[in-house]
Amino acid sequence: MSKTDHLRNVPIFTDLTDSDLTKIASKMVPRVYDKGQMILLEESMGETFFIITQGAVKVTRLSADGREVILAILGESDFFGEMSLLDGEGRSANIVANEDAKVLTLSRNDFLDCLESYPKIAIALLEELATRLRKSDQQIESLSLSDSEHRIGITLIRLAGELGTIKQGHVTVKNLPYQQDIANMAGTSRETVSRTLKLLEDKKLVRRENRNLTIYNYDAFRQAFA
Amino acid sequence: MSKTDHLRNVPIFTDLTDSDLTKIASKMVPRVYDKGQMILLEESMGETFFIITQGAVKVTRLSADGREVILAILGESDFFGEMSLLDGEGRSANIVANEDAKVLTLSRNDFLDCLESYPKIAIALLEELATRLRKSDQQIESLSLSDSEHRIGITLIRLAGELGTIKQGHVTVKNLPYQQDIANMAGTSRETVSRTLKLLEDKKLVRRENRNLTIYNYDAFRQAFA
DNA sequence: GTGATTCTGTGACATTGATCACAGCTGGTT
DNA sequence: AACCAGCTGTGATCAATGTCACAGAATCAC
Repeated sequence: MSKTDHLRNVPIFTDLTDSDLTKIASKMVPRVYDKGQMILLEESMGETFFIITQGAVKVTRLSADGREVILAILGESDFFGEMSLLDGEGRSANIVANEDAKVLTLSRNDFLDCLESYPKIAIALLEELATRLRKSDQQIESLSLSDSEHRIGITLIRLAGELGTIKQGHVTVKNLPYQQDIANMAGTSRETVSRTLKLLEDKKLVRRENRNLTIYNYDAFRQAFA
Repeated sequence: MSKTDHLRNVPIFTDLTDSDLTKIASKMVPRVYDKGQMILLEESMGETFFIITQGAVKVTRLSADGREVILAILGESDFFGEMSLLDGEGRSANIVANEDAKVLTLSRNDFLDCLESYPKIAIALLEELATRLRKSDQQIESLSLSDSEHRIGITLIRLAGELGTIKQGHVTVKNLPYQQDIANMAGTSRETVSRTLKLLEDKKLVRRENRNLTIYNYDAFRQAFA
């Protein structure tokens, strides 16, 4: 798949013509990362915009004593790095390749030029940020008000939305993240995730086999936890 | 103060000329709310953009059983209502007047016209949303990783930033919100806030008198908690 | 295939902080 | 001034869940 084809799938670029896409694509530089490799460090200044063309990354923050919060897991056609470019602050999160990953990068100046030249990109980006902000607000609510079972349920819903495939009402997440990662997304401990997954299985809400998890009735599940 | 004067103070409008500001101001409709009055309901569709010209509002989410999370407290020159306008989803938060408040409102169409006509507004808005997203991410981190004392400390820092005045290294927040509201911001209980404020006072980190709270050494305080 | 590494399940225990209960304040109203 | 409503302080209790410890399972590397 060509660079231009990749760009076409990215929400913020969908309104552009082919020739505009090609122009932008010509400025993008591809890069490759191995699983586990750090793509961005918390301390460095933000100078680059990234689009994922293959694989997945996790967006994290680390506490002083090394504990990790996972803010998001991003996959193909998702993008990151825009925050520092927009508000000029340093990076506030780390990005790590969660699997082997390929990305396209755009320099600060080229990115800002895009925004100036194509107001539609700016508006689409506003839309995307609004959606992310909404998700963050939900996350804040659930961390503040829900018990661990509900937070884990909500986390499974997030994972289903990002990584799952729907088939006649039930969703399957292939290659479920490790329990430690689920714990870091849900704001709980690895052991609690282990016990809760078993609990949900006992309640016949989900099924696990190998590294896959199936939510039997997605709508009902969302009803119950969101 | 005229409508135009109010707009000049709003970050997303600062780059505009006076004549542009006047044009926008002419489309804005003023409204007044009493303390405690609901400005926006969670369920209604988002159709209006608001700028606060006087007073303060709180942005909340409510759980099914009536418990409240306070996502933000906004004051003069802050704005809200943009999220639904941008991504077309319904409201995800409630807005309540925290004191008697005056606002200017802009209809959906006029707001979207502004974005199209003045790309600078769109870019300034991107900047603002990026900043808010950053704050939300910090909040998620602290809810996930910090104990109640730290979360309350961080909440005091937020309040100091929004409502406080700095004088030679120490910050005073006049008219500190009620402990219940601080609890709803910090994701903890009212009683824990009461005990923790006393603890911080015993540690000589803050002083309280009347409804005011002073953080003795703001930089050190931030160092310790953020 | 074998061993090493990493992930997962599970019991026991310790601890934080929510909840309940109620007394003491404070500030606004008549 | 006296009252009332709503805010605040504080003790007692207890459940949820973090932490520790370790065994068993799965996966990876050679």
